[in-house]
Amino acid sequence: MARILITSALPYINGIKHLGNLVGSMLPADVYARFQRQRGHEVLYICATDEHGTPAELAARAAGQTVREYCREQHDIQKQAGEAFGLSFDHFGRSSNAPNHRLTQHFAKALENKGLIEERTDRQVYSVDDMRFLPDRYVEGTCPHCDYEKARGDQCDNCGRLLDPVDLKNPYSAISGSHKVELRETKHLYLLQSKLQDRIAAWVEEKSGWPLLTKSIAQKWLKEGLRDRSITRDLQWGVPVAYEGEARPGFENKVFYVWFDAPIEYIGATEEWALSNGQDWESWWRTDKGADDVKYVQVMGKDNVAFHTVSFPCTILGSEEPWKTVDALKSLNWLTWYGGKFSTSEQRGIFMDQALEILPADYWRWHLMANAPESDDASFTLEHFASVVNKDLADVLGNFVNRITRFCKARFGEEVPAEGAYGEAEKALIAELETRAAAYAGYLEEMEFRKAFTELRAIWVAGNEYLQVAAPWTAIKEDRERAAASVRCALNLIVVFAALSRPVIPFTADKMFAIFDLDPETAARWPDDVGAALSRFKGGEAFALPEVLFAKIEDEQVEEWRQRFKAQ
RNA sequence: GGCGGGGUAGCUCAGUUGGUGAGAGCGCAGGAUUCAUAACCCUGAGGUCGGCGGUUCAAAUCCGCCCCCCGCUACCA
Repeated sequence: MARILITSALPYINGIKHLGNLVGSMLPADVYARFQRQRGHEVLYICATDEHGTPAELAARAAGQTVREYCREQHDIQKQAGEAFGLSFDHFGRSSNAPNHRLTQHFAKALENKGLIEERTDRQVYSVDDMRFLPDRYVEGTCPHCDYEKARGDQCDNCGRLLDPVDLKNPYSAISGSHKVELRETKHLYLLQSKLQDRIAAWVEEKSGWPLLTKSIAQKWLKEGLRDRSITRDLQWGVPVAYEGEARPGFENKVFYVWFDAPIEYIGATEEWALSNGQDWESWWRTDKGADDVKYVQVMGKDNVAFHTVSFPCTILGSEEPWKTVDALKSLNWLTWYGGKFSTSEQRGIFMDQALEILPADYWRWHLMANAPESDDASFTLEHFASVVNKDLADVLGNFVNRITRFCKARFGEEVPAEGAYGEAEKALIAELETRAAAYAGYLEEMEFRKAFTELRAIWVAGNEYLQVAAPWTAIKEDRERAAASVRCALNLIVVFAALSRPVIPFTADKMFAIFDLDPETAARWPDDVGAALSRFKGGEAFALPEVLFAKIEDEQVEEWRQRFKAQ
């Protein structure tokens, strides 16, 4: 039994997440966590809301709430949405909680002790009316190159050039529109990443198992050379720049930069979990306290890779303390909404709560994972979604369960028939399933999700093919024992399908177990020996005819949703 | 602009240490079947592998140039 620590990129606090966010980190991590639990491993799956930073403060202001209230409310909403989607977090924490404050301040101190922190004075744009410093992108003005009037301080959307907010003509605050903006000096702490270049490069080099996307992004940053990075901000909401309750002189009104504290919350959330469950968090994170044998897996969208392969490792390795670092890093591309962007700020696409108003979680989980954006961005369309759900879930899996349970009830009654023995057809089925189940498990182990679920679908198809060959509805006319044996095999198959499918469609898998009144937790143990699993029921076990597992999506529904979600 | 990822059948995607007639699912056409959610099963049609040029006996795969989509570019997260 292995110990596996899994974290998915922390969803930002400003509103409920859309399907793109879901499939970009939390859902694949959940599928992997569920798979490894079923295999009997000790899994700890940790996530949390990422609550600090300028967007959170602005969103709170827009909502007419204090940032504290806003974050508490939004955290609860996201937590609830995650549960409704079946995300099996062992803990869903908050980056604003006490353990993260303590740990963030601890890391800053440790880095300073190693000579990796320096105070520097910056000049930044300050908005007098907003009473705050403005990050580059919150300063707008006229582009000095193309005269576009709504250029952002970091980049002009019209001509695409990178800008410095100081160069904008007629600058104003994007928050209030006020033109009373000026340059002011402000002091910040810098993390001297340049000193860590070689250590990070060597660490990345030894990570042979990272996928192409992950590794090339890391190497690109290293190739350009790590630059020192400011890790504090002039904001109210965040981790105070303090240590053991003492504010750092000159930093009384500053907090750590959200990107400094957010990854530390992986550890912080583990401590939150430990505190509320009477567990030990250090055995998961400190290699001197038992974390040496932990396999640590991170899952995230491609935009996050640099922070996890370079920035966060700077924090961890720079401390020179025995922290656990990431082993496997799964990165995904974007899911797009009809080829365009899902957008939280513009409310474009389908969001987690809306999705569940329409259909149960498993419909979404299957489609998203079977078509996960692994090699490239993938387009989500309602039409494709409906087609995948109808074909894979309703026709192939759902119909298999329906047809055999109904047939059995009609001809043998509501219990598994005991007569007859398995023959050539069953032998061939078992051989195919053993091959496919092994391939499937291998792909899940590698987190190659599309390939895994192509294989799982083929496993379901094999069930239908078997029925076609065994044809108990024909056999029963002259050989009742033969028919009974194949019905028994097919009913056993339902349980095997449920176990294999549970990582991705847990709610449905449990319905399948319920047909036979099985306890999901024990019945879902991974069927390493398919042949043995197909002999679980010997005959005489009662079952209950199930409801249809998946309703088909009708064209009218697709049309209605197209209207509701403004599909192009 | 720089760096990285991607461009393969109508759609969504596999396939690149160069080499057995380029694959899967969906969709489409035909067949078989009737246990089942007009479901399942079988067969078939369909592609100048983004473009041009090069290396090679041989290129989707290697090299060069170009076009298109996406990400990052360190003060959004």
